[in-house]
Amino acid sequence: MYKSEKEFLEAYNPEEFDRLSITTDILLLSISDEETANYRKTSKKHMSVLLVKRDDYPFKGKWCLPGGFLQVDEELEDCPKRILEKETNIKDIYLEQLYTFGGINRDPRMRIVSTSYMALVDKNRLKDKLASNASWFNIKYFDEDNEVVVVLDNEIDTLTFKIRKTLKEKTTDRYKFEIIENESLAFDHPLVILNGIERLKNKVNYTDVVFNMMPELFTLGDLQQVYEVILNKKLLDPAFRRIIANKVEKTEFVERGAGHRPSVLFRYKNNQK
Amino acid sequence: MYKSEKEFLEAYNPEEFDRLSITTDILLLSISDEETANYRKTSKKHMSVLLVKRDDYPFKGKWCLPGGFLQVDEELEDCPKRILEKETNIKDIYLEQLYTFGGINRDPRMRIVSTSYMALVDKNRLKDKLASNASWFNIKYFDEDNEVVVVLDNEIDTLTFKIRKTLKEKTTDRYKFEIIENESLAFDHPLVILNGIERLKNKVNYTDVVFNMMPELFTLGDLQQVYEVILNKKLLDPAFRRIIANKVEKTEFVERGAGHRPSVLFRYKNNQK
DNA sequence: CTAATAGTGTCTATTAGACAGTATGTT
DNA sequence: AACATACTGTCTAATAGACACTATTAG
Repeated sequence: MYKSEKEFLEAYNPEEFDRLSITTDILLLSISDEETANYRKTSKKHMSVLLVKRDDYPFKGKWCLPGGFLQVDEELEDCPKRILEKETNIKDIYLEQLYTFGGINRDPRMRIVSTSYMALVDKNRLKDKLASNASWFNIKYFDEDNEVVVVLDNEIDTLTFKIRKTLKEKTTDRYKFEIIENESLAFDHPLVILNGIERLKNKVNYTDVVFNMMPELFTLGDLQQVYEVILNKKLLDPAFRRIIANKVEKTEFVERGAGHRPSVLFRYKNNQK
Repeated sequence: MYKSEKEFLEAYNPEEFDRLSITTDILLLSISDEETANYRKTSKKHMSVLLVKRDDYPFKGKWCLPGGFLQVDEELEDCPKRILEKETNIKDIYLEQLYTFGGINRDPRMRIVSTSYMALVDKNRLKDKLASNASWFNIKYFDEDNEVVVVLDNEIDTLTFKIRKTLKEKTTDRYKFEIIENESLAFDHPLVILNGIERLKNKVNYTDVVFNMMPELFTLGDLQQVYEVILNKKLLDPAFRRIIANKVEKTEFVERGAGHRPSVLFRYKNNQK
């Protein structure tokens, strides 16, 4: 039909295809500290997620993950980077592709396929830099056999959603997730959140991702708590210290003034063998 | 501006956005047996991938992964399913989303974002069912520090490509892959192949995915070889048998006629504790 | 002194690695 | 008998889990 690739391309007309768009959604996760009454007790930690309030239709007034349309002249991964920078005003945030959602009616406007990304950050880096429509929500989740309930709250709003999980097939532990209750989160973002939490939970076991959520200097107690929050279980001190021993290095600094034995500050070790 | 979501949606015009399309590419992997001269020796196994020859521009005449455009009224995951069924004429193939590629110039026709999927199958299920433009290629890969060379061959054609890998950041072992040599494979498909191999290599360690590539009944020797091919290293017999012991169950059948002690046939055990 | 966390020593249990041996078919 | 793979026993090394103990601060 065509004599050459050049000829073919000149005759090629994208207008012949149906319209569809691509967006990216960003699940920015961090760790929050909850102040406790007793100054001697260590503060309780939570995972937290950054949400933005929609000031446009659709889902006007609801909360959702930061996201936006991919531009034609923009690399896919530059899209979440651009949005993340807009919301947080900092660069160099850990970013990793999560999953691409492509349900037919996920967006009421038109057919939209969305690639979600997970980003991790130390919240303290963002002090006073957040966009005005953005807010951190603490995450609490209750993972039963075939249902997960997630509660997000930012001390003003509380958002709850419930998701049913059914095993897809028997050889892996991949689940099909369905939103069965969701009043307050826009789009299919509950799925993105769950997906990201699962990913992070797995990843902490065989990588050093956690350190993307830590400040430059930290105590091993803090670090352990972060692992515990992500893994959703208590760890034994000696075991934990053995495991992270060659990921971190001692500094000359200590953290004092907490009503108990001061804690040595560590930093992430770059060239571990 | 708009009084309601309904009003907003009625005024919404998708035509205002630039055109872009979505495709899915499928990396169908399987295991091939290579006949050996000596009838007593067990046949050598390889990973193999299904490629199709392009009979249209662009990349006319080159080999590529099976793939195609997402239709507007089609769930994202139904797209690879549809294509897979077209090429193999069977359903129920293990399918898992791999990664979404969105480089600006990955396709000469227009801006195309592609979500890749990995599929696994026992090749014997496809005997005489393959589409005429499809062919299995054996995979051999050589993984150096910062370069991977992959050689694909189907006994007629041999396709070679080389990829440079550079660590993205220090906390995980995620790499940025760049194609630095590729004569014969269309699009950025070398990246999809590498991505899939990596994924599979990781996944065999903590799931039972391998069994998607096995026939109903198999010997432990065969199973071990499949693990070895995927992991690209020899395993010790007793250790291997310990690990898979509660994933499989003995059957009453044996495989005989191979010039040595017959081997018991096992099957994948469904309800392992 | 007390409450609270920091940090370590050590014993045990489980899992992974290595090697050598025995078993049993086909030609 | 010889070859080739099937399959098992057992010793050792490494890793993970559990518990109990000592250390050190602010108030």
